[in-house]
Amino acid sequence: MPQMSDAVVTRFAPSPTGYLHIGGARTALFNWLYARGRGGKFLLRIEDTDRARSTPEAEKALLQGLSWLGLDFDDEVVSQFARADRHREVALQLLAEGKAYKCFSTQDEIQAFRDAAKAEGKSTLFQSPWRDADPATHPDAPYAVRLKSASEGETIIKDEVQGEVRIKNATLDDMILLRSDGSPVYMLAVVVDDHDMGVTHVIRGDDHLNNAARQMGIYTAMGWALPVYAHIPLIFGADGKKMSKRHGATGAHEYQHLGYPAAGMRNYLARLGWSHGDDEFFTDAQAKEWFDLDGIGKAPARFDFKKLDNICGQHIAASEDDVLVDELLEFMGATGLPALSDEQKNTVKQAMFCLKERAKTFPDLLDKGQFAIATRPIVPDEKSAKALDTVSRGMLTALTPHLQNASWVREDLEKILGDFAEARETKFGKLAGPLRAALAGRAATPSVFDMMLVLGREETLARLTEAAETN
RNA sequence: GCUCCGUUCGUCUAUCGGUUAGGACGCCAGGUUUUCAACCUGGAAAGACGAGUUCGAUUCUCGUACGGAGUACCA
Repeated sequence: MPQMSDAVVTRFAPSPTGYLHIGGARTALFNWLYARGRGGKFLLRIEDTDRARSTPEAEKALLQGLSWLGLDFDDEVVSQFARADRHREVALQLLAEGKAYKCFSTQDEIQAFRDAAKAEGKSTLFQSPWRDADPATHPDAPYAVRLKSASEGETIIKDEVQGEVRIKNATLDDMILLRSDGSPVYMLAVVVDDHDMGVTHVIRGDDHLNNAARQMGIYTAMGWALPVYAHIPLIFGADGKKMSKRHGATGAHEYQHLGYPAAGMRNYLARLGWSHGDDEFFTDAQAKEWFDLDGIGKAPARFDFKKLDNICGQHIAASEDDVLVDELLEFMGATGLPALSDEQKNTVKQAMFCLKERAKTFPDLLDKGQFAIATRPIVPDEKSAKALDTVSRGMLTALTPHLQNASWVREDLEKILGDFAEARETKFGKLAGPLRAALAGRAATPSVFDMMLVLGREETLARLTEAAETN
């Protein structure tokens, strides 16, 4: 009997400093899948406390990226910056309870200490002399508020992905909660926000694994229940190095512009570093049902465009025609391609059955379906123009009457063209080239019969006649 | 430097002490064919290295190598 307290709450908490990175998109996806598969909530928090680097444009890009990927979140977007007073309040409470203290060491002093320690090859861990100082000795100067964390024993992070990670408390410093200007620090903000938002599962990149030990100190000082942690490995480029521009697309929006279907992206990204037995291709419903933290691998995975292509191709092939047309139009709008006329849309939809089996992306779909979008006159490209020599044009002229009264079904068309070829003592293959050139202006197209069926008798004959007449 | 994490075919992964180490992408060969695809059949391809525990290690422990993260009054 699930209770209110059992409800899963996950969150995605990006900084608005750029576009939605593909790695971040995967982190968001994992959180989304985990919550959605358990009837929980998936929240979005914008970590905009760094005013210098945060921009409204970046926040918008983040939202757009998530929206494209279909990762819908619950409740309002939370701005971390807007909650600074609450963060401060917690720090002050800790200070009042003696779980934090005022540190008057200046940044210069600390830096000097660290430099010296480094030069001597000793630990650069700063231990504030003010930790146990008598308040009577406090100077009248700016101070930072530091958490009085345990200096002995060890902190054990029970991580769903990494297992039990033990970190000696002696290697952790007394982290700063409030800067000397009174502003709360990120580490504090994260903990307070996660707690206040009721986050039960923190699924994030493993670059935060070490931070978890520090953050746990705040939870315990406040007497708050710890969330379940799952630190997932980052994704790398094909060469095993951190994803960067030279690996190709790093932003989620770039994949949209490359024409990958969102469902395929979700499938590929979910499968990257996570597995459910041998399942490779799955629907959102299956992913939500299957996704679990213990299926996440510990090693960073490399991004593989070939496999992305393959998975996306399967998703396109498995999609309904009208859904595909809608997505295709959306893609064209997003990339600034000219809009299609209603007639073109309709023809593309009619053609979808023979296009979707062979396309991996929307541009691919558009390319393969070019014959359905093209309008007369069909201008053959260089390659197909060669198939329209005098002899071929003569052939097309001779063929046209045979199609005039044909019943427009595949079986009959096959027979007519087959017989026609036979009568001319040639093979259908010889006929296919010119037909392709006439119908599509291309050398590589879907099946000649499929094109004829999609185009219909009138349009087919018009294109054939035109091609036969052209010089 | 110190702390922490990781390492199975080229890539993503399965395996939860005993397997001919399985699947998928990619690749190669063959088939189908009307071009390009798609599709079908088959094939090559892996436990980083070294110790230890054990009747038996890919699996458990330790070390080495390599890779990564953290070590801020950044987020």
